[in-house]
Amino acid sequence: MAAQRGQRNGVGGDTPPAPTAAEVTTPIPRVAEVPAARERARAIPEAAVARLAVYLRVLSAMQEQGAGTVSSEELATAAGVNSAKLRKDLSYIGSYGTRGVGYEVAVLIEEIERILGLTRKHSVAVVGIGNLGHALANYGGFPGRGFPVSALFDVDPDLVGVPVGGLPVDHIDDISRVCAEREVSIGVIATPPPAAQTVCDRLVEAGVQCILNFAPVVLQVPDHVEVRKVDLAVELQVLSFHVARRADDAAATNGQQVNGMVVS
Amino acid sequence: MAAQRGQRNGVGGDTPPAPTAAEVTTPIPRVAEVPAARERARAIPEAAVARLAVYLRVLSAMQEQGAGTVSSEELATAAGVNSAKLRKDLSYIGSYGTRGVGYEVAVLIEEIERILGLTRKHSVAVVGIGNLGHALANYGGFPGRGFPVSALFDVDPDLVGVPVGGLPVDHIDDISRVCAEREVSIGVIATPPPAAQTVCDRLVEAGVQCILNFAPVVLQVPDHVEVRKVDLAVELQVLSFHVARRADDAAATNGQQVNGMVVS
DNA sequence: CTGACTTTGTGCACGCGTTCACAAGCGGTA
DNA sequence: TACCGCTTGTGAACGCGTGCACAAAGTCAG
Repeated sequence: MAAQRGQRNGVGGDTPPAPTAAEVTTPIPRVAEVPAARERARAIPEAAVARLAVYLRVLSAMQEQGAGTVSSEELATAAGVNSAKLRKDLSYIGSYGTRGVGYEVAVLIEEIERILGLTRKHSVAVVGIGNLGHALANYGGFPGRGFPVSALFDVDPDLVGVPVGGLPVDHIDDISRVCAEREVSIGVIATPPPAAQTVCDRLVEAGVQCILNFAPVVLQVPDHVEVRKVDLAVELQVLSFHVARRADDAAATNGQQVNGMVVS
Repeated sequence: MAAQRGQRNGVGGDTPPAPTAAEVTTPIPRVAEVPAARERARAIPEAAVARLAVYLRVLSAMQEQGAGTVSSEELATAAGVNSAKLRKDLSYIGSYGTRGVGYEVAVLIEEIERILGLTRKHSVAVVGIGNLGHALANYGGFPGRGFPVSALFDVDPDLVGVPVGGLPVDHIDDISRVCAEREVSIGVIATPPPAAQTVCDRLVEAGVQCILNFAPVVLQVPDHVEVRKVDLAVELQVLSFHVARRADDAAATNGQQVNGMVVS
């Protein structure tokens, strides 16, 4: 039963274990030192972390346009959330706004980057240089920079040594050595489904603790490894569900009387 | 059963005083037959829908291996969730299990496919034939079949007419006509960020009601359009957050702070 | 037919995340 | 300095999803 240690997905992920030890709600001014920041970081809901990344992108765009400050309302609209949620999210990382004015763009960018750990570079390894692997390797420094692709792997001997996106492919058997040498901290699995679990195990063995999985497979990993999943099939099927639901609604509204629709 | 209670009649939230198990049939009989399925479908939480897609994949694999029935425990383990959640999820679509035995694989597959709307084919259009667009077009029938890629679009005139994955690229100006002709129901945006909103608007104008967005942009769409987002940058940054958190933890437990923040 | 065993289906409670609403705080103005 | 309007930060309530635990319901052996 301890076998399952679910993956987190952007949308339907499992609820994290939630240590519950952090009681951040104390109005008492903390005299504590650094742990405050760490405790605070731990307490940020996963969903909020994902949104912080979005805020960061919006803020960067605003900064390029020369904006000095933003109100929560502006930023929220640009990020597609409501302002209350935005302020709550920002409150998780601290109080960097000025009441009556708003937030200083530069400050906010800096703080979010700090919390997200973007001050450090995170080397990425892509495993499986097929269609998707190619696309990922060619992304060039990966989106948003700070995530240099520094290793590519495949099983195909014909592919080994061939440069893809300016980086030569290594054989998967060298994964452990290469990952250690180049200090890879994030592994991206873009292999066919059957190979995914094996690749995952090898990555873990190589010391990689964060994995982004594109293969439509439920990966089994130790507790200390973080997995996020991007599953095209699931995304499409969820959309399909909505198409179907919508079609049903339309059929019902057009043809027959609908249950809850009409307030008679 | 309980699923029917989720009717959205004006004032929501008031849970009826829990009728005894005997009288759960026919809550408010107005149009007895079809609405049940539709109402039930509407009541399924989004997270559960995503998981149903995962169950479906696992079930298909099991069927190929000749399995006739599964228990909730087996299926749950294979899908990476706990059995209670799995049964709850399945209960949203009806009661297709046999107590003391389990679920018939074939039946479950059929029912999930029905709920997800996979009995119909959903034509997919991919807009933006860059690295990612290529990869998507070459996926070949798209993952899990039932989602044929039937249109490709790009702005680049040099690309128009060139076959990618066996399908010639159309110019984006023809999007409305082509989408209508080929009855596209799902649009996939794989363009650079600046083009995404425009492309989105055109897709919506062309009658596409479901969009899968790979561009790191918050799309503005009318209420009746469903958008799902796949954001690599966000995924990586969330992983980065966990790396950082983990590093902080390690540093703290070891002894001293490594991070260059304000330490007192 | 009866009784023991297995597995489903679900009522219920708990906890997390979202939303609301307002006090606190800051800048501008007279 | 005192006041006013604006925006942040957050306590508290709400709602939803998750997990638990058990009754209902079926199978199988004798």
